[in-house]
Amino acid sequence: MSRYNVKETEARWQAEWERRSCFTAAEDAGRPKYYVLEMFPYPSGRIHMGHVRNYTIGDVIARFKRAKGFNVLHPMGWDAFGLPAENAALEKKTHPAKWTRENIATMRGQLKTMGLSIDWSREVATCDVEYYRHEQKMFLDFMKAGLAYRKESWVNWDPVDNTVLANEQVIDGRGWRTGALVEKRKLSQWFLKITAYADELLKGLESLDRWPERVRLMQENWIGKSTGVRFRFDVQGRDDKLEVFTTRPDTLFGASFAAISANHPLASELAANNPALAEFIAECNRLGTSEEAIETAEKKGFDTGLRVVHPFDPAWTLPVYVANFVLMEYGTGAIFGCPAHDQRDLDFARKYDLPVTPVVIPADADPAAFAVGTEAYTGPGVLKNSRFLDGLDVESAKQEIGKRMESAGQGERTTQYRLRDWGVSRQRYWGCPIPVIHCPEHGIVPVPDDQLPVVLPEDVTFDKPGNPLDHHPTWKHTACPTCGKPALRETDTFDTFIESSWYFARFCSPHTADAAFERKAVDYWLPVDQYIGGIEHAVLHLLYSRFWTRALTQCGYLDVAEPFAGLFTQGMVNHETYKDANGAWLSPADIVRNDKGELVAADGGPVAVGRVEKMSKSKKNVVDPANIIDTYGADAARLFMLSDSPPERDLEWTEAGIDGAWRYINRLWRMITEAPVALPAAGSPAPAELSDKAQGARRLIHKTVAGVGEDLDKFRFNKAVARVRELSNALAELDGKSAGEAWVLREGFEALVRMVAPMMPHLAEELWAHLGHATPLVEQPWPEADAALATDDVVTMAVQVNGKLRATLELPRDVAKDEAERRALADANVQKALEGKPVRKVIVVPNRVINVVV
RNA sequence: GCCCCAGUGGCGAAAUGGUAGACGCGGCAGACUCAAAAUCUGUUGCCGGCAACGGCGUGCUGGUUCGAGUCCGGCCUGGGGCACCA
Repeated sequence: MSRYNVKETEARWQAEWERRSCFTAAEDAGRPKYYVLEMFPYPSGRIHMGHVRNYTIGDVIARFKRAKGFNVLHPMGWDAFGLPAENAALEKKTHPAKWTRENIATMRGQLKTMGLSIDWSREVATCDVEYYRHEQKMFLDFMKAGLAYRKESWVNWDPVDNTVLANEQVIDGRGWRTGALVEKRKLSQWFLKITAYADELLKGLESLDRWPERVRLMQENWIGKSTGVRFRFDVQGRDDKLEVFTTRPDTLFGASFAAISANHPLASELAANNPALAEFIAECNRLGTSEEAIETAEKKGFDTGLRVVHPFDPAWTLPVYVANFVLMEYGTGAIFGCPAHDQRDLDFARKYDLPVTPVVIPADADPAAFAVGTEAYTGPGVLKNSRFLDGLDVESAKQEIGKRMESAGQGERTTQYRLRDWGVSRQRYWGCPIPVIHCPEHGIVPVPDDQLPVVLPEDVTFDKPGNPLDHHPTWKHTACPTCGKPALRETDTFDTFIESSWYFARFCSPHTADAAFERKAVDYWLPVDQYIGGIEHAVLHLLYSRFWTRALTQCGYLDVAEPFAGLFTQGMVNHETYKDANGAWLSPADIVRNDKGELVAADGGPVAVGRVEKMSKSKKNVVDPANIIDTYGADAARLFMLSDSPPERDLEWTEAGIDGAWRYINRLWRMITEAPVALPAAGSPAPAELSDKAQGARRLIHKTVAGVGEDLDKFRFNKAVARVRELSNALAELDGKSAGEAWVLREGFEALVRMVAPMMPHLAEELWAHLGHATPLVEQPWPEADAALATDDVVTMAVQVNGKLRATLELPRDVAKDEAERRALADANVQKALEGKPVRKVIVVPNRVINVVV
């Protein structure tokens, strides 16, 4: 029995593809283009199973589309700026640039062993000045277009390290390194006006018909368009007013309090003379800036003692609280609370003993008896206890009160978005410098074109906390471009979401020096036809890219409506978790099976098997793809990634699964290289006569070709693999002793090999060569199914009595309904189930089912 | 807390509103072998039955329908996101 030599074979074909430049893409007006892109990796050190899954899926699509005649662009690059590089600098004393570039080199090598059909000549790394210089120019153009502006906003501040913290660096309100209670600080920062495109980004979702519905829904909710009323309360004893926004103006007569954000100007003003309030605000600020922390915290309020006057009753006043759940970023940073019809307001009212007056009565409730207990009523109904609104439904009441406020000049009906402008300033080193200069005289001055790019200096130190750019002895000192006097560079860098907001365009002409990309290249390649990545990017990255594309269009860089015409979001790769006797996490590599078949630690100690969870360093449940590829080869790893689980769902990595993939590879190898008979030459004509068995196998070949093509189009890789296995099982039944069977074996083997090529490209090439072909499979077109052979002329129909299966019948395809009905009623089992009862109705679904209703 | 998604045999899963469990893993039985591994063959949702066959069965619960894993309502559990992780 010959053995398939994976290592030698995979390396040889990878070299051959490279030698032939099989995957180098060029614009070609004569062929339809297809741009396949997987989300580019952050160079964290080594590739992980998530990458293997992502790039396997993308490569299957790229190879499949190439075989279907498309001019495919399939590039790869590195999302190379970011926080981990700076953490590595602190922990391992390596420079972020060195760390990043070494990681890129390692990961590039690892990716190449996967045998991906990537055009490596287009590789980019976003930390290279040749890349990020272009986004400096884009930013300056956005400034000119009014899409970039500065405003004060909050950051997490670690008072011990004197450093700005990312949300993930705040753990339970404390800095991750120092353990100090985090404070919020206000800094002047750059923002991009994504809200200017809120409506367009919302409308554009409708055109994205090849995006998952759930991603469009999440984006829609994120943008959060809502209509409501913005109005002003008079504040008792003061001249100023308190402006609030509400989506439920109809419930205004059920109001029992007003609440403002801890960061509302009024709160700050009152706190100046109220130490208790100041302490409450400080407590709110210790929650950090993340919405999650704020929303999950216990709802608390502080009565300011101020009262606001009800807009429709000068005698009616409401207390004003500072509340920890009111966000300054949304609406006006102030609300009114109607406890009966909002759960959060109700919880708050119960806690502070505020009145709860129902003003909307559900249609089926008794108006006199309707009361609200612990659950707010948020459904439709009729207004009550609401003076001029009484008797109106919720919608009419909203309109009526809006109109009255507008005519009284107290407020106006408006549209509000949840979406906030995109803050892009980061007080960090490892990022693209923001190209502006601060002049004492001229304020903010953009760096002039001829002084671009602003290069990130590499001679920095990490011995002090804070941003090394700020500590650099000379870098920030420069001359004002306007007056030439000493001025300071901005030391903040860009959010790394900026790099990933346009890399797909850079890939179209990655080596253009004087521009971000060539117009004719982006006009040809964009939009990306199929984008593939994790669901975790459903909102931020994808929304920012959609915005950036529009901003680039506005500034004349390109003309594309949407960057990603098709999107596929794959699931995570999970693994069992293990703990030793002391409760410490154990890596799968440290686990063995003892002679009793139990899982034990390498030292023989007991192992507790935990839940299946996302592979993560912290839980040590990681399997290194490099080891897998080294042992089983890239094809086995790829096959396993595609086999069992549908790609959008989470996949559990198991030893048994990779073994199964490995076994199948060897099975295919043996089946074809040790075929039972000499096969007829490739391309010989079909014999005139085929045995029933051979003809049946032939039908299955064509059915499989048709099915696999459809499955790959629809990302049903697991089904495609199942079909391919089914066909190989059937072909294994043929002994090839008759001329007909031998011919069908040749047809079947060739079809099999061509169909598995996108999934297991190395094995497929090797077998294709073995079948006697001189030109590589990568240059072959996708096989075509004979439609006549791919459809059966006999179908199995189910016969039900009252919806219960009682028999199945073999009937000619598309048999007449009355004939099907006659045959069904003639069946003995059906007659038995009818028990002599009269037939009321017979439903015949062609080629599927016959349901007899009694 | 809010938004989104998922839940089917021992396990991964399949199933345009129409035969639930294709394909694979594991198990069991057998072939080959001195033996084992590898490989091959058969079998395998659960309960009852020698069998034919019957009953039950898609997280829980209620509904729509001739017919529901699939559609609708309410729950439970797990996962993703929440604007400075990427």
